[in-house]
Amino acid sequence: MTAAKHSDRKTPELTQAEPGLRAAPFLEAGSIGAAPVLTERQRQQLLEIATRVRVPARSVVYREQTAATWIFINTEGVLKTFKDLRSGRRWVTAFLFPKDVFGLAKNGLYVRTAQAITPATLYRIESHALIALLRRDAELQFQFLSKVTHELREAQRQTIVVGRRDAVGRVAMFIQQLECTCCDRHNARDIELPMSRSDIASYLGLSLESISRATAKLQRRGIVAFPNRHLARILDRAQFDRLSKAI
Amino acid sequence: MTAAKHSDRKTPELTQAEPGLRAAPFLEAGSIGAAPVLTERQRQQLLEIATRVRVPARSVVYREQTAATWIFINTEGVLKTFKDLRSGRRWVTAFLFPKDVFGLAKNGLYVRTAQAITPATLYRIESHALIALLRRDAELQFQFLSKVTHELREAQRQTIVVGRRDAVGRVAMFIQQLECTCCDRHNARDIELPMSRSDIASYLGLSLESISRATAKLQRRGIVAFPNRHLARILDRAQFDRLSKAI
DNA sequence: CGTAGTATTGAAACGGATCAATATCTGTGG
DNA sequence: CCACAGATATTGATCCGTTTCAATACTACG
Repeated sequence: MTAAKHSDRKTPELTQAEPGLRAAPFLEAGSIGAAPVLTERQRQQLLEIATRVRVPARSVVYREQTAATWIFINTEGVLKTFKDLRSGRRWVTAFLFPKDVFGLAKNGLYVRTAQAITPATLYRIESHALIALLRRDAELQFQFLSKVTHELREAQRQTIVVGRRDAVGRVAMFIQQLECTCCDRHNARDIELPMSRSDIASYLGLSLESISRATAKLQRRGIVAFPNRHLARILDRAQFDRLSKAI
Repeated sequence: MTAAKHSDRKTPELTQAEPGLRAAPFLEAGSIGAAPVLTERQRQQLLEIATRVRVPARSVVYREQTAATWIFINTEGVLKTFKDLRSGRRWVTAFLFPKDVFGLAKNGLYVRTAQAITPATLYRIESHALIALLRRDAELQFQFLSKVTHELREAQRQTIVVGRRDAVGRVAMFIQQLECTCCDRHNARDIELPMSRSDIASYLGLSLESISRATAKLQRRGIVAFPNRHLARILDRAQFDRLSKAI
Protein backbone atom coordinates (compact mmCIF):
# COMPACT_ATOMS: atom_id res chain seq x y z
CA MET A 1 0.00 0.00 0.00
CA THR A 2 2.44 2.61 1.17
CA ALA A 3 6.16 2.86 0.75
CA ALA A 4 6.64 1.05 4.03
CA LYS A 5 5.21 -2.04 2.42
CA HIS A 6 8.46 -2.56 0.61
CA SER A 7 10.63 -2.82 3.69
CA ASP A 8 10.03 -6.45 4.65
CA ARG A 9 12.18 -6.34 7.73
CA LYS A 10 12.06 -10.08 8.32
CA THR A 11 14.45 -10.80 5.45
CA PRO A 12 17.11 -13.34 6.49
CA GLU A 13 20.61 -12.02 6.46
CA LEU A 14 22.37 -14.09 3.86
CA THR A 15 20.12 -16.61 2.22
CA GLN A 16 18.57 -14.52 -0.51
CA ALA A 17 19.03 -11.49 -2.70
CA GLU A 18 22.51 -12.31 -3.90
CA PRO A 19 23.97 -10.07 -6.57
CA GLY A 20 22.68 -10.48 -10.09
CA LEU A 21 22.43 -8.24 -13.12
CA ARG A 22 19.34 -7.44 -15.08
CA ALA A 23 20.10 -6.83 -18.71
CA ALA A 24 19.36 -7.85 -22.22
CA PRO A 25 22.03 -9.78 -24.07
CA PHE A 26 24.41 -7.59 -26.01
CA LEU A 27 24.00 -8.24 -29.68
CA GLU A 28 22.34 -11.54 -28.83
CA ALA A 29 25.58 -12.91 -27.47
CA GLY A 30 25.63 -16.04 -29.55
CA SER A 31 23.01 -17.84 -27.52
CA ILE A 32 19.77 -16.24 -28.59
CA GLY A 33 17.50 -15.01 -25.87
CA ALA A 34 19.70 -16.38 -23.16
CA ALA A 35 18.83 -15.12 -19.71
CA PRO A 36 21.41 -12.60 -18.62
CA VAL A 37 22.17 -14.38 -15.40
CA LEU A 38 25.51 -14.59 -13.70
CA THR A 39 27.06 -18.01 -13.34
CA GLU A 40 27.69 -19.34 -9.86
CA ARG A 41 31.40 -18.66 -10.27
CA GLN A 42 30.80 -15.07 -11.34
CA ARG A 43 28.46 -14.55 -8.42
CA GLN A 44 31.12 -15.87 -6.07
CA GLN A 45 33.77 -13.62 -7.55
CA LEU A 46 31.57 -10.60 -7.00
CA LEU A 47 30.65 -11.66 -3.49
CA GLU A 48 34.33 -11.89 -2.57
CA ILE A 49 34.88 -8.20 -3.14
CA ALA A 50 31.38 -7.02 -2.16
CA THR A 51 29.90 -5.79 1.09
CA ARG A 52 26.21 -6.13 1.85
CA VAL A 53 24.61 -2.96 3.20
CA ARG A 54 21.08 -2.12 4.22
CA VAL A 55 19.85 1.44 3.89
CA PRO A 56 16.67 2.93 5.30
CA ALA A 57 14.16 4.81 3.17
CA ARG A 58 15.18 8.35 2.26
CA SER A 59 18.85 7.81 3.04
CA VAL A 60 21.38 9.17 0.57
CA VAL A 61 23.70 6.44 -0.71
CA TYR A 62 26.09 8.89 -2.33
CA ARG A 63 26.04 12.50 -3.33
CA GLU A 64 26.90 13.96 -6.72
CA GLN A 65 30.37 15.42 -7.17
CA THR A 66 31.83 13.28 -4.39
CA ALA A 67 34.57 10.69 -4.89
CA ALA A 68 33.18 7.61 -6.64
CA THR A 69 34.69 5.03 -4.33
CA TRP A 70 32.10 2.31 -4.83
CA ILE A 71 29.67 0.97 -7.31
CA PHE A 72 26.47 -0.65 -6.11
CA ILE A 73 24.18 -3.48 -7.09
CA ASN A 74 20.65 -3.25 -5.80
CA THR A 75 19.16 -6.48 -4.51
CA GLU A 76 16.06 -5.29 -2.71
CA GLY A 77 14.02 -2.10 -2.59
CA VAL A 78 13.78 0.88 -4.87
CA LEU A 79 16.12 3.85 -5.16
CA LYS A 80 16.40 6.90 -7.38
CA THR A 81 19.28 8.84 -8.86
CA PHE A 82 18.89 12.53 -9.47
CA LYS A 83 20.73 15.72 -10.19
CA ASP A 84 19.86 19.14 -8.87
CA LEU A 85 20.01 21.63 -11.71
CA ARG A 86 21.07 25.19 -11.20
CA SER A 87 17.58 26.30 -12.11
CA GLY A 88 16.45 24.77 -8.84
CA ARG A 89 14.69 21.94 -10.62
CA ARG A 90 15.53 18.38 -9.66
CA TRP A 91 16.13 15.95 -12.49
CA VAL A 92 15.39 12.32 -11.62
CA THR A 93 17.45 10.26 -14.05
CA ALA A 94 16.52 6.74 -12.98
CA PHE A 95 14.60 4.53 -10.62
CA LEU A 96 16.66 1.56 -9.49
CA PHE A 97 15.05 -1.83 -8.97
CA PRO A 98 16.62 -5.11 -7.85
CA LYS A 99 19.56 -6.26 -10.02
CA ASP A 100 20.24 -2.73 -11.21
CA VAL A 101 23.81 -1.47 -11.08
CA PHE A 102 24.49 2.12 -10.19
CA GLY A 103 27.34 4.40 -9.24
CA LEU A 104 28.91 5.19 -12.61
CA ALA A 105 31.40 8.00 -12.36
CA LYS A 106 32.87 10.72 -14.52
CA ASN A 107 36.35 11.96 -13.73
CA GLY A 108 36.30 9.97 -10.52
CA LEU A 109 33.19 11.70 -9.21
CA TYR A 110 29.60 10.52 -9.03
CA VAL A 111 27.44 12.26 -11.59
CA ARG A 112 24.16 11.99 -9.66
CA THR A 113 22.95 11.65 -6.12
CA ALA A 114 21.50 8.25 -5.20
CA GLN A 115 18.77 8.04 -2.60
CA ALA A 116 16.66 5.20 -1.29
CA ILE A 117 12.91 5.49 -1.85
CA THR A 118 12.09 2.39 0.16
CA PRO A 119 14.38 0.54 2.57
CA ALA A 120 16.91 -1.22 0.36
CA THR A 121 19.62 -3.83 0.40
CA LEU A 122 22.69 -3.21 -1.70
CA TYR A 123 25.98 -4.83 -2.56
CA ARG A 124 28.77 -2.31 -2.39
CA ILE A 125 31.90 -2.98 -4.43
CA GLU A 126 35.06 -0.93 -4.47
CA SER A 127 35.34 0.57 -7.95
CA HIS A 128 38.99 -0.25 -8.47
CA ALA A 129 38.55 -3.82 -7.33
CA LEU A 130 35.66 -4.28 -9.73
CA ILE A 131 37.58 -2.78 -12.61
CA ALA A 132 40.54 -5.03 -11.92
CA LEU A 133 38.21 -8.03 -11.82
CA LEU A 134 36.51 -7.05 -15.07
CA ARG A 135 39.83 -6.61 -16.83
CA ARG A 136 40.82 -10.12 -15.79
CA ASP A 137 37.51 -11.87 -16.45
CA ALA A 138 36.12 -11.28 -19.93
CA GLU A 139 32.99 -13.35 -19.26
CA LEU A 140 32.03 -11.38 -16.19
CA GLN A 141 32.79 -8.15 -17.98
CA PHE A 142 30.53 -9.30 -20.78
CA GLN A 143 27.65 -9.39 -18.34
CA PHE A 144 28.37 -5.80 -17.44
CA LEU A 145 28.68 -4.85 -21.08
CA SER A 146 25.27 -6.42 -21.69
CA LYS A 147 23.91 -4.55 -18.72
CA VAL A 148 25.21 -1.17 -19.83
CA THR A 149 24.01 -1.79 -23.38
CA HIS A 150 20.56 -2.49 -22.04
CA GLU A 151 20.67 0.68 -19.96
CA LEU A 152 21.66 2.60 -23.07
CA ARG A 153 18.55 1.42 -24.84
CA GLU A 154 16.46 2.29 -21.80
CA ALA A 155 17.98 5.78 -21.74
CA GLN A 156 17.10 6.22 -25.40
CA ARG A 157 13.57 5.09 -24.69
CA GLN A 158 13.43 7.64 -21.91
CA THR A 159 14.39 10.32 -24.41
CA ILE A 160 11.40 9.35 -26.53
CA VAL A 161 9.12 9.45 -23.51
CA VAL A 162 10.30 12.88 -22.44
CA GLY A 163 10.02 14.09 -26.02
CA ARG A 164 6.29 13.44 -26.16
CA ARG A 165 4.32 16.59 -25.72
CA ASP A 166 1.22 15.07 -24.17
CA ALA A 167 1.31 14.48 -20.45
CA VAL A 168 -1.18 11.60 -20.46
CA GLY A 169 0.89 9.67 -22.99
CA ARG A 170 4.05 10.17 -20.99
CA VAL A 171 2.46 8.92 -17.80
CA ALA A 172 1.05 5.91 -19.67
CA MET A 173 4.51 5.07 -21.01
CA PHE A 174 5.94 5.43 -17.53
CA ILE A 175 3.42 3.03 -16.05
CA GLN A 176 4.09 0.57 -18.82
CA GLN A 177 7.81 0.79 -18.18
CA LEU A 178 7.26 -0.03 -14.52
CA GLU A 179 5.02 -2.89 -15.51
CA CYS A 180 7.78 -4.40 -17.62
CA THR A 181 10.41 -3.81 -14.96
CA CYS A 182 8.62 -5.41 -12.06
CA CYS A 183 6.27 -7.83 -13.76
CA ASP A 184 7.68 -10.97 -12.18
CA ARG A 185 6.21 -10.43 -8.75
CA HIS A 186 2.85 -9.01 -9.70
CA ASN A 187 -0.31 -10.72 -10.67
CA ALA A 188 -2.83 -9.34 -13.11
CA ARG A 189 -2.64 -5.63 -13.79
CA ASP A 190 -1.52 -4.13 -10.52
CA ILE A 191 1.59 -2.00 -10.71
CA GLU A 192 3.38 -0.58 -7.71
CA LEU A 193 4.49 3.04 -7.82
CA PRO A 194 6.84 3.32 -4.86
CA MET A 195 7.94 6.82 -5.82
CA SER A 196 6.09 10.07 -5.16
CA ARG A 197 4.14 11.99 -7.79
CA SER A 198 6.81 14.62 -7.52
CA ASP A 199 9.51 12.07 -8.39
CA ILE A 200 7.50 10.95 -11.39
CA ALA A 201 7.17 14.56 -12.48
CA SER A 202 10.92 15.14 -12.23
CA TYR A 203 11.53 11.91 -14.12
CA LEU A 204 9.13 12.72 -16.95
CA GLY A 205 10.04 16.37 -17.24
CA LEU A 206 6.57 17.54 -16.27
CA SER A 207 5.20 19.60 -13.44
CA LEU A 208 3.69 17.88 -10.44
CA GLU A 209 0.33 19.34 -11.38
CA SER A 210 0.49 17.86 -14.87
CA ILE A 211 1.11 14.40 -13.41
CA SER A 212 -1.88 14.83 -11.18
CA ARG A 213 -4.10 15.94 -14.03
CA ALA A 214 -2.83 13.10 -16.23
CA THR A 215 -3.58 10.40 -13.66
CA ALA A 216 -6.96 11.98 -13.04
CA LYS A 217 -7.69 11.91 -16.74
CA LEU A 218 -6.63 8.25 -17.05
CA GLN A 219 -8.91 7.40 -14.16
CA ARG A 220 -11.84 9.44 -15.46
CA ARG A 221 -11.57 7.73 -18.85
CA GLY A 222 -11.60 4.34 -17.17
CA ILE A 223 -8.20 3.35 -18.56
CA VAL A 224 -6.19 3.14 -15.34
CA ALA A 225 -7.40 3.10 -11.74
CA PHE A 226 -5.29 4.36 -8.86
CA PRO A 227 -6.59 2.55 -5.75
CA ASN A 228 -4.07 4.58 -3.78
CA ARG A 229 -1.11 6.81 -4.50
CA HIS A 230 1.31 3.91 -4.81
CA LEU A 231 -0.71 1.56 -6.95
CA ALA A 232 -1.94 1.58 -10.53
CA ARG A 233 -4.35 -0.89 -12.06
CA ILE A 234 -4.84 -1.06 -15.79
CA LEU A 235 -8.54 -1.40 -16.58
CA ASP A 236 -8.68 -0.95 -20.33
CA ARG A 237 -5.64 -2.65 -21.80
CA ALA A 238 -6.47 -1.79 -25.41
CA GLN A 239 -6.82 1.93 -24.75
CA PHE A 240 -3.78 1.85 -22.50
CA ASP A 241 -1.62 0.26 -25.17
CA ARG A 242 -2.86 2.71 -27.73
CA LEU A 243 -1.68 5.54 -25.48
CA SER A 244 1.64 4.08 -24.38
CA LYS A 245 2.70 2.57 -27.67
CA ALA A 246 1.48 5.10 -30.18
CA ILE A 247 4.43 7.35 -29.99
CA MET B 1 29.74 24.82 -46.82
CA THR B 2 27.32 22.18 -47.98
CA ALA B 3 27.07 18.53 -47.15
CA ALA B 4 29.28 17.78 -50.12
CA LYS B 5 32.14 19.51 -48.40
CA HIS B 6 32.57 16.53 -46.16
CA SER B 7 33.18 14.04 -48.91
CA ASP B 8 36.89 14.63 -49.54
CA ARG B 9 37.14 12.16 -52.38
CA LYS B 10 40.91 12.25 -52.58
CA THR B 11 41.30 10.23 -49.38
CA PRO B 12 43.96 7.52 -49.84
CA GLU B 13 42.61 4.02 -49.54
CA LEU B 14 44.44 2.58 -46.56
CA THR B 15 46.77 5.04 -44.94
CA GLN B 16 44.38 6.85 -42.63
CA ALA B 17 41.12 6.52 -40.71
CA GLU B 18 41.84 3.22 -39.05
CA PRO B 19 39.34 2.05 -36.49
CA GLY B 20 39.35 3.72 -33.12
CA LEU B 21 36.83 4.31 -30.41
CA ARG B 22 35.79 7.59 -28.92
CA ALA B 23 34.81 7.23 -25.31
CA ALA B 24 35.44 8.35 -21.80
CA PRO B 25 37.16 5.90 -19.47
CA PHE B 26 34.73 3.71 -17.58
CA LEU B 27 34.96 4.50 -13.89
CA GLU B 28 38.31 6.12 -14.54
CA ALA B 29 39.85 2.79 -15.39
CA GLY B 30 42.73 3.00 -12.98
CA SER B 31 44.76 5.41 -15.01
CA ILE B 32 43.02 8.71 -14.46
CA GLY B 33 42.12 10.67 -17.54
CA ALA B 34 43.77 8.19 -19.83
CA ALA B 35 42.95 8.68 -23.48
CA PRO B 36 40.54 5.97 -24.57
CA VAL B 37 42.69 4.88 -27.47
CA LEU B 38 43.07 1.37 -28.78
CA THR B 39 46.51 -0.16 -28.61
CA GLU B 40 48.21 -1.14 -31.86
CA ARG B 41 47.49 -4.79 -31.09
CA GLN B 42 43.81 -4.13 -30.49
CA ARG B 43 43.58 -2.15 -33.69
CA GLN B 44 45.18 -5.03 -35.57
CA GLN B 45 42.77 -7.52 -34.04
CA LEU B 46 39.82 -5.45 -35.15
CA LEU B 47 41.26 -4.93 -38.62
CA GLU B 48 41.58 -8.67 -39.09
CA ILE B 49 37.85 -9.20 -38.87
CA ALA B 50 36.79 -5.86 -40.35
CA THR B 51 35.90 -4.79 -43.86
CA ARG B 52 36.30 -1.23 -44.98
CA VAL B 53 33.31 0.18 -46.85
CA ARG B 54 32.56 3.56 -48.36
CA VAL B 55 29.00 4.75 -48.55
CA PRO B 56 27.66 7.75 -50.49
CA ALA B 57 25.56 10.46 -48.88
CA ARG B 58 21.94 9.48 -48.22
CA SER B 59 22.58 5.76 -48.52
CA VAL B 60 20.96 3.53 -45.93
CA VAL B 61 23.54 1.40 -44.12
CA TYR B 62 20.93 -0.81 -42.50
CA ARG B 63 17.21 -0.70 -41.90
CA GLU B 64 15.39 -1.20 -38.62
CA GLN B 65 13.90 -4.61 -37.93
CA THR B 66 16.32 -6.35 -40.28
CA ALA B 67 18.85 -8.96 -39.20
CA ALA B 68 21.72 -7.35 -37.31
CA THR B 69 24.54 -9.06 -39.15
CA TRP B 70 27.19 -6.40 -38.63
CA ILE B 71 28.24 -3.69 -36.33
CA PHE B 72 30.00 -0.64 -37.70
CA ILE B 73 32.70 1.78 -36.69
CA ASN B 74 32.62 5.13 -38.42
CA THR B 75 35.96 6.51 -39.50
CA GLU B 76 34.97 9.36 -41.75
CA GLY B 77 31.83 11.32 -42.46
CA VAL B 78 28.60 11.80 -40.56
CA LEU B 79 25.61 9.48 -40.31
CA LYS B 80 22.36 9.42 -38.43
CA THR B 81 20.27 6.70 -36.85
CA PHE B 82 16.54 7.11 -36.68
CA LYS B 83 13.28 5.32 -36.13
CA ASP B 84 10.03 5.99 -37.89
CA LEU B 85 7.25 6.14 -35.34
CA ARG B 86 3.75 4.99 -36.11
CA SER B 87 2.55 8.55 -35.72
CA GLY B 88 4.43 9.34 -38.91
CA ARG B 89 7.06 11.30 -37.05
CA ARG B 90 10.70 10.40 -37.52
CA TRP B 91 12.81 10.13 -34.39
CA VAL B 92 16.52 10.83 -34.94
CA THR B 93 18.30 9.10 -32.07
CA ALA B 94 21.92 9.93 -32.85
CA PHE B 95 24.37 11.60 -35.18
CA LEU B 96 27.44 9.47 -35.72
CA PHE B 97 30.85 11.04 -36.05
CA PRO B 98 34.24 9.40 -36.62
CA LYS B 99 35.14 6.76 -34.03
CA ASP B 100 31.52 6.16 -33.16
CA VAL B 101 30.28 2.58 -33.02
CA PHE B 102 26.80 1.75 -34.20
CA GLY B 103 24.61 -1.19 -35.06
CA LEU B 104 23.46 -2.38 -31.65
CA ALA B 105 20.69 -4.94 -31.90
CA LYS B 106 17.76 -6.20 -29.89
CA ASN B 107 16.61 -9.77 -30.42
CA GLY B 108 18.95 -10.03 -33.36
CA LEU B 109 17.39 -7.12 -35.21
CA TYR B 110 18.57 -3.58 -35.66
CA VAL B 111 16.58 -1.15 -33.58
CA ARG B 112 17.05 1.90 -35.81
CA THR B 113 17.78 2.69 -39.42
CA ALA B 114 21.23 4.07 -40.13
CA GLN B 115 21.72 6.48 -43.00
CA ALA B 116 24.69 8.47 -44.22
CA ILE B 117 24.34 12.24 -44.14
CA THR B 118 27.65 12.88 -45.87
CA PRO B 119 29.76 10.37 -47.80
CA ALA B 120 31.27 8.13 -45.13
CA THR B 121 33.89 5.47 -44.58
CA LEU B 122 33.03 2.64 -42.20
CA TYR B 123 34.54 -0.50 -40.81
CA ARG B 124 32.06 -3.32 -40.93
CA ILE B 125 32.50 -6.21 -38.50
CA GLU B 126 30.47 -9.37 -38.32
CA SER B 127 28.57 -9.24 -35.01
CA HIS B 128 29.36 -12.79 -33.98
CA ALA B 129 33.04 -12.43 -34.79
CA LEU B 130 33.23 -9.28 -32.70
CA ILE B 131 31.42 -10.87 -29.78
CA ALA B 132 33.74 -13.86 -29.89
CA LEU B 133 36.73 -11.53 -29.94
CA LEU B 134 35.39 -9.48 -27.04
CA ARG B 135 34.76 -12.58 -24.96
CA ARG B 136 38.37 -13.63 -25.50
CA ASP B 137 40.05 -10.27 -25.04
CA ALA B 138 39.09 -8.52 -21.83
CA GLU B 139 41.21 -5.45 -22.60
CA LEU B 140 39.59 -4.85 -25.96
CA GLN B 141 36.19 -5.47 -24.45
CA PHE B 142 37.01 -2.89 -21.81
CA GLN B 143 37.37 -0.29 -24.55
CA PHE B 144 33.91 -1.16 -25.74
CA LEU B 145 32.56 -1.07 -22.21
CA SER B 146 34.05 2.41 -21.82
CA LYS B 147 32.52 3.41 -25.12
CA VAL B 148 29.05 2.20 -24.24
CA THR B 149 29.26 3.78 -20.80
CA HIS B 150 30.10 7.07 -22.44
CA GLU B 151 27.18 6.69 -24.83
CA LEU B 152 24.94 6.03 -21.86
CA ARG B 153 25.90 9.35 -20.33
CA GLU B 154 25.37 11.06 -23.67
CA ALA B 155 21.93 9.50 -23.93
CA GLN B 156 21.07 10.78 -20.48
CA ARG B 157 22.28 14.22 -21.44
CA GLN B 158 20.05 14.03 -24.49
CA THR B 159 17.11 13.32 -22.22
CA ILE B 160 17.84 16.52 -20.35
CA VAL B 161 18.07 18.46 -23.60
CA VAL B 162 14.78 17.12 -24.90
CA GLY B 163 13.18 17.77 -21.52
CA ARG B 164 13.80 21.50 -21.73
CA ARG B 165 10.72 23.33 -22.76
CA ASP B 166 12.41 26.30 -24.48
CA ALA B 167 13.41 25.78 -28.08
CA VAL B 168 16.27 28.31 -28.02
CA GLY B 169 17.91 26.55 -25.08
CA ARG B 170 17.63 23.18 -26.74
CA VAL B 171 19.22 24.43 -29.95
CA ALA B 172 22.00 26.08 -27.95
CA MET B 173 22.70 22.80 -26.13
CA PHE B 174 22.71 20.99 -29.45
CA ILE B 175 25.26 23.35 -30.95
CA GLN B 176 27.42 23.04 -27.88
CA GLN B 177 27.25 19.28 -28.10
CA LEU B 178 28.46 19.40 -31.69
CA GLU B 179 31.20 21.79 -30.67
CA CYS B 180 32.47 19.30 -28.09
CA THR B 181 32.20 16.38 -30.49
CA CYS B 182 34.10 17.84 -33.37
CA CYS B 183 36.32 20.39 -31.69
CA ASP B 184 39.62 18.84 -32.76
CA ARG B 185 39.47 19.87 -36.38
CA HIS B 186 37.91 23.29 -36.00
CA ASN B 187 39.52 26.57 -35.27
CA ALA B 188 37.88 29.31 -33.27
CA ARG B 189 34.09 29.19 -32.96
CA ASP B 190 32.96 27.69 -36.21
CA ILE B 191 30.82 24.61 -35.90
CA GLU B 192 29.71 22.47 -38.81
CA LEU B 193 26.11 21.35 -38.97
CA PRO B 194 26.15 18.65 -41.65
CA MET B 195 22.56 17.63 -40.96
CA SER B 196 19.40 19.35 -42.17
CA ARG B 197 17.19 21.55 -40.00
CA SER B 198 14.62 18.84 -40.23
CA ASP B 199 17.08 16.30 -38.77
CA ILE B 200 17.88 18.66 -35.93
CA ALA B 201 14.17 19.06 -35.25
CA SER B 202 13.63 15.30 -35.15
CA TYR B 203 16.64 14.96 -32.86
CA LEU B 204 15.53 17.64 -30.44
CA GLY B 205 11.88 16.72 -30.43
CA LEU B 206 10.81 20.04 -31.90
CA SER B 207 9.05 21.05 -35.07
CA LEU B 208 11.07 22.23 -38.03
CA GLU B 209 9.51 25.66 -37.63
CA SER B 210 10.63 25.92 -34.03
CA ILE B 211 14.22 25.19 -35.03
CA SER B 212 14.02 27.89 -37.63
CA ARG B 213 12.60 30.40 -35.17
CA ALA B 214 15.20 29.45 -32.56
CA THR B 215 18.15 29.93 -34.88
CA ALA B 216 16.63 33.19 -36.07
CA LYS B 217 16.33 34.36 -32.48
CA LEU B 218 19.92 33.36 -31.66
CA GLN B 219 21.08 35.32 -34.70
CA ARG B 220 18.91 38.36 -33.96
CA ARG B 221 20.26 38.51 -30.39
CA GLY B 222 23.82 38.39 -31.70
CA ILE B 223 24.65 35.17 -29.85
CA VAL B 224 25.21 32.82 -32.77
CA ALA B 225 25.62 33.61 -36.45
CA PHE B 226 24.68 31.17 -39.18
CA PRO B 227 26.79 32.13 -42.23
CA ASN B 228 24.98 29.36 -44.08
CA ARG B 229 22.69 26.46 -43.27
CA HIS B 230 25.54 24.13 -42.39
CA LEU B 231 27.66 26.44 -40.27
CA ALA B 232 27.27 28.06 -36.87
CA ARG B 233 29.55 30.66 -35.36
CA ILE B 234 29.34 31.58 -31.72
CA LEU B 235 29.59 35.35 -31.34
CA ASP B 236 28.75 35.93 -27.69
CA ARG B 237 30.29 33.11 -25.71
CA ALA B 238 29.04 34.33 -22.34
CA GLN B 239 25.41 34.54 -23.41
CA PHE B 240 25.73 31.26 -25.27
CA ASP B 241 27.05 29.44 -22.22
CA ARG B 242 24.32 30.93 -20.09
CA LEU B 243 21.76 29.46 -22.46
CA SER B 244 23.32 26.08 -23.02
CA LYS B 245 24.47 25.40 -19.48
CA ALA B 246 21.65 26.86 -17.43
CA ILE B 247 19.45 23.83 -17.53
C1' DC C 1 17.81 27.75 -65.60
C1' DG C 2 14.01 25.34 -63.65
C1' DT C 3 12.19 22.14 -60.30
C1' DA C 4 11.86 19.61 -56.05
C1' DG C 5 13.23 19.52 -51.67
C1' DT C 6 14.43 22.52 -47.81
C1' DA C 7 13.86 26.53 -44.96
C1' DT C 8 11.71 30.79 -43.27
C1' DT C 9 7.95 33.61 -41.62
C1' DG C 10 3.07 34.68 -40.13
C1' DA C 11 -1.50 33.81 -37.63
C1' DA C 12 -4.29 31.00 -34.72
C1' DA C 13 -4.97 27.31 -31.32
C1' DC C 14 -3.74 23.92 -28.12
C1' DG C 15 -1.47 22.25 -23.97
C1' DG C 16 1.53 22.49 -20.16
C1' DA C 17 3.60 25.79 -16.66
C1' DT C 18 2.72 28.65 -13.10
C1' DC C 19 0.34 30.76 -9.25
C1' DA C 20 -3.00 29.99 -5.78
C1' DA C 21 -6.20 27.66 -2.83
C1' DT C 22 -7.66 23.42 -0.87
C1' DA C 23 -7.52 18.46 0.21
C1' DT C 24 -5.28 14.31 1.65
C1' DC C 25 -1.83 11.60 3.55
C1' DT C 26 2.05 10.30 6.76
C1' DG C 27 4.42 10.00 10.72
C1' DT C 28 4.98 11.98 15.23
C1' DG C 29 3.96 13.03 19.86
C1' DG C 30 0.46 13.64 23.29
C1' DC D 1 -5.40 5.63 19.84
C1' DC D 2 -6.16 10.04 18.32
C1' DA D 3 -4.81 14.68 17.01
C1' DC D 4 -1.81 17.60 14.93
C1' DA D 5 1.74 19.41 11.68
C1' DG D 6 4.36 19.11 7.67
C1' DA D 7 4.70 17.08 3.48
C1' DT D 8 2.33 15.50 -0.51
C1' DA D 9 -1.31 15.74 -3.82
C1' DT D 10 -5.41 17.61 -6.19
C1' DT D 11 -8.06 21.12 -8.56
C1' DG D 12 -8.95 25.76 -10.69
C1' DA D 13 -7.67 30.04 -13.51
C1' DT D 14 -4.50 32.37 -16.31
C1' DC D 15 -0.35 32.94 -19.07
C1' DC D 16 3.12 31.74 -22.34
C1' DG D 17 5.47 29.13 -25.86
C1' DT D 18 5.30 25.52 -29.08
C1' DT D 19 2.51 23.26 -32.61
C1' DT D 20 -0.03 23.47 -36.50
C1' DC D 21 -1.63 25.19 -40.85
C1' DA D 22 -0.58 28.11 -44.59
C1' DA D 23 1.98 30.94 -47.70
C1' DT D 24 6.38 32.29 -49.39
C1' DA D 25 11.53 32.20 -50.00
C1' DC D 26 15.64 29.87 -50.64
C1' DT D 27 18.97 26.29 -52.14
C1' DA D 28 20.79 22.37 -54.44
C1' DC D 29 21.05 19.57 -58.36
C1' DG D 30 19.97 17.91 -62.70
